[in-house]
Amino acid sequence: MTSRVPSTIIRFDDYKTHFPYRGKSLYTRLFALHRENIKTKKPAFAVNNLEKIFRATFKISSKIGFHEMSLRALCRETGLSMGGIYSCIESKEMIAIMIKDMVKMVSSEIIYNALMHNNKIQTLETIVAQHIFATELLQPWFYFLYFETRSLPPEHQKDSKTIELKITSTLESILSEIDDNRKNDENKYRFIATMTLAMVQEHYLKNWKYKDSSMTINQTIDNYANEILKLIYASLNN
Amino acid sequence: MTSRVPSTIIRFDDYKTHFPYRGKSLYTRLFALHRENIKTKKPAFAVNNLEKIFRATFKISSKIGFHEMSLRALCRETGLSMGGIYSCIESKEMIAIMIKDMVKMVSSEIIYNALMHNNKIQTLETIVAQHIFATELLQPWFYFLYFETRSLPPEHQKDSKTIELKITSTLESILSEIDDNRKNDENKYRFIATMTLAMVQEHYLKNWKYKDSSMTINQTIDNYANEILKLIYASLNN
DNA sequence: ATTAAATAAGAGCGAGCGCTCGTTTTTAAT
DNA sequence: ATTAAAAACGAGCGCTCGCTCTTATTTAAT
Repeated sequence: MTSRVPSTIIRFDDYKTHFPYRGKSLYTRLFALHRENIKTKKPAFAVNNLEKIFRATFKISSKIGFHEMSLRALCRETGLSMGGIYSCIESKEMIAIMIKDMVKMVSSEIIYNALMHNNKIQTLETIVAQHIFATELLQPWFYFLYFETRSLPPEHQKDSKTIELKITSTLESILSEIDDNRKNDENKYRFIATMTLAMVQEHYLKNWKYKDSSMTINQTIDNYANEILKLIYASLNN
Repeated sequence: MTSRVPSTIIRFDDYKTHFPYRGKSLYTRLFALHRENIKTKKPAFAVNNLEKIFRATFKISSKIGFHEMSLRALCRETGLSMGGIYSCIESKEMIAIMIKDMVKMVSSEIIYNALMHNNKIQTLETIVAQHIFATELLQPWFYFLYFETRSLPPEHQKDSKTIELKITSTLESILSEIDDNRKNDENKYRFIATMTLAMVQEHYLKNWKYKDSSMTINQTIDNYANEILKLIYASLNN
């Protein structure tokens, strides 16, 4: 495998239009997953308020942290009252758990679908590119989970770490399958897999860098995915 | 510049023995920097208690976050009373600011010293390797600042971001100086500089991976620095 | 042994927290 | 227009928070 060029199977715009976790339908899914713990009966009301609650949670807690976000501030930001909020959620803590579960669902789906490909190169490139795309489309969700994992109850913390481990271990085994460079060993594959995830995370954690055009000259998200894939191939070839 | 091999100027063990921010002397420096705001007059008492306070802060807030750490929990962990703690610090908030200032000092020193080298390759490798070494030796400090920057007062938040920006912009300009690959442009140098920092951060943020020998087979810290430098050179050469 | 200064202790303060619950308002089927 | 169910309201509860302040103890110079 000499100096491979990424084939960039999927482009961001295509992925975006077919992405099922957007706008109202995202919160409809969220309601469906937790309806038994939500007092509000009518979906239309619940979905609408869940959207308000989660948007506000992301807005406030990205600045000051989830724990520092008071429910009074959440009332102010959503325009709802205490009672209104508590008829759509079980507890403050549950907001964080719901976010974790959504991130887990999206990540698992990407890996599951990518593994359907017969071509392993395509699997690799799909996992990397789609992860970057999904974390862009759901940036507040992924960002939140990264910074707030520690404020989850222990079993959910563990679950959150498992998401990350699943991605790197999948990447690691695919890298070992597609590589034929005799100089590389399992250490190398693990290293590259770990660095790949770190680079994906860089993008959604330091979001401000990539939104601010003075920081990045002409960096599209397709470009970002492509550069990471090039880095992976360059590293395999030493 | 074809397929350069990192010269690994400094090794971790050497760096460690000459590192001036260790053990008691670290807290002696901390006291010297803030003595005017510390009520405790005698250095011996203050230094001793500062060590207890910061060790406890790292222990507690790495698990649950700084804001969630109550001063009562800090009393329990340090073995000091409320009064004992408040005669060594100005306020809870000031603990976080002191940590930021210490990280800033160490980071600046590394860059300043590295730029003394005439050989730019050596400057690059010194910045990367020494950053990895310093963040290993002061892991709780760097980890804390990454996760708690948002809970700092605005001006100190800004200051914290400046530390990161200073590192990447220095790396970026050195990369452009040492590279002679005509295919590369300023975008590429910025990308590599950014990814380099992301990979350094990976190491001190996911510390548990590298302490747990089942996760990393035979990965020393010298090794880690070397692999990152190899990745940088591989990426420059496409 | 005396004494004055420094340090440590921890009860107490007011503010603010997550959450509940009695009540009012809105919704929509009749 | 009526009515009952659902949704929204927000004052208030019990509690914990960061921090202060008085008191007790330790230190060390005489």
